[in-house]
Amino acid sequence: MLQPFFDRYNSIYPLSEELKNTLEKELEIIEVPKNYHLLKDGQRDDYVYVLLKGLLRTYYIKDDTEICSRFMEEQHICMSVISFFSRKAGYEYMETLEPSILARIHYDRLQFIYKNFIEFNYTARVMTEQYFTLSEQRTYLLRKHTSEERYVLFMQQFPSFLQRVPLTYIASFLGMNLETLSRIRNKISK
Amino acid sequence: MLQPFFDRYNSIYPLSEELKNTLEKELEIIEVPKNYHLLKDGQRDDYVYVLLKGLLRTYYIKDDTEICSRFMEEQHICMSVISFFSRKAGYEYMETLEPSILARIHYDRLQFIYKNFIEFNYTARVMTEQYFTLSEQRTYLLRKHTSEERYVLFMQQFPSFLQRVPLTYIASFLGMNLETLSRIRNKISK
DNA sequence: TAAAGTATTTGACAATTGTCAAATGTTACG
DNA sequence: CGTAACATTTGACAATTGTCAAATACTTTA
Repeated sequence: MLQPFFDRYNSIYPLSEELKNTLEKELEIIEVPKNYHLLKDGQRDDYVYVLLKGLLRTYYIKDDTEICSRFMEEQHICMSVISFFSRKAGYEYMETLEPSILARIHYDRLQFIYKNFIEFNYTARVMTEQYFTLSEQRTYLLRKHTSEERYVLFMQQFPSFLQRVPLTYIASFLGMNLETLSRIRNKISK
Repeated sequence: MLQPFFDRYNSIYPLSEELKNTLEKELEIIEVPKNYHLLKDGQRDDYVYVLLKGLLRTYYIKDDTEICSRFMEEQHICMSVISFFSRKAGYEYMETLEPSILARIHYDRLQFIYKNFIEFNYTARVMTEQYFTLSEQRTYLLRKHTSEERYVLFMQQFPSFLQRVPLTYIASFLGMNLETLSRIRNKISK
């Protein structure tokens, strides 16, 4: 089940047998239903997840309204970035949008591996760079584009989410409300 | 001149003499005037910089208008994230807003160090995590907040830029136009 | 220090997007 | 198969922000 993840890992920096065994031992597989909360507002995120099957979103609440900040699909590494890296309670929720299977590792165990398998940092650095790049692409979407442009960019950059994620969530991700998105879709389809 | 940077570095993971010497040898110090472009639209960013003195911004052009995406001050590591990490030409400009002194290293030399000083990846991983966190905080600003809220958050999160950066740039960073920002400042000061 | 250049503020009006209410469409399940 | 629950669309109107033009304030330099 973890093999695709190890393959990706190995393509960045050779993964030794010993490290692979350690990761297999430390990664805990959990299976959760749809709409299950892996993290809530005010909690510190102590785990990083590999999403093996399913779909996740992160969101936060502003004026009693949910604002989606990210969608994550299979083979992706998932966490609440600010909370996990800064070791503080955050404002983000992390929730499954489909029944999901995840591998997770606790922050402390991860640090143990970083210290004892120094080459593990090479791969982690590269992966962090990749997710940082993705994050900047999401942010670019939000800046100074019209509602319609944001939706078009979203379709281009993240076509797979369009099929799996309800419109309300996409609308809040794109910084507009559901009705506006609906009108834009209507306009574009003509 | 590089000592504060090395100190910061050393506090994350011990910096060996050999690595320190290598970094000192590889880092090239450049001194540039105000409004100097380190990177332009359509170019690939081949350097990562440490800003020793001065002030930078990154921006891009949308419909003939400049949109600031980031401000960077002393001791910070500066690059065009998407271009530098993905090795592709990007859309971003990187420009000094004050006369500046920077240390820079070429992408290829950096990779050389990553491969030959494997512990260098530990520090780089942690630093990438820190900048990723900062980037997510900037993005949080942009999502579903009113113009006034965005400005207040900016004042709280990045007070030092308020003194050094012209309002036009701050306005475009916050996704509003200059006149709107001016009215908000007026309203708040009452 | 005066003049030119740049930065910020103000006003009037237009365009875009949000809000609320209701209608319609779709899905899941007893 | 019908009903409830949920998702999406549509309409009327309000609020926010943008645009353009002009006035004022601040900086730089000859």
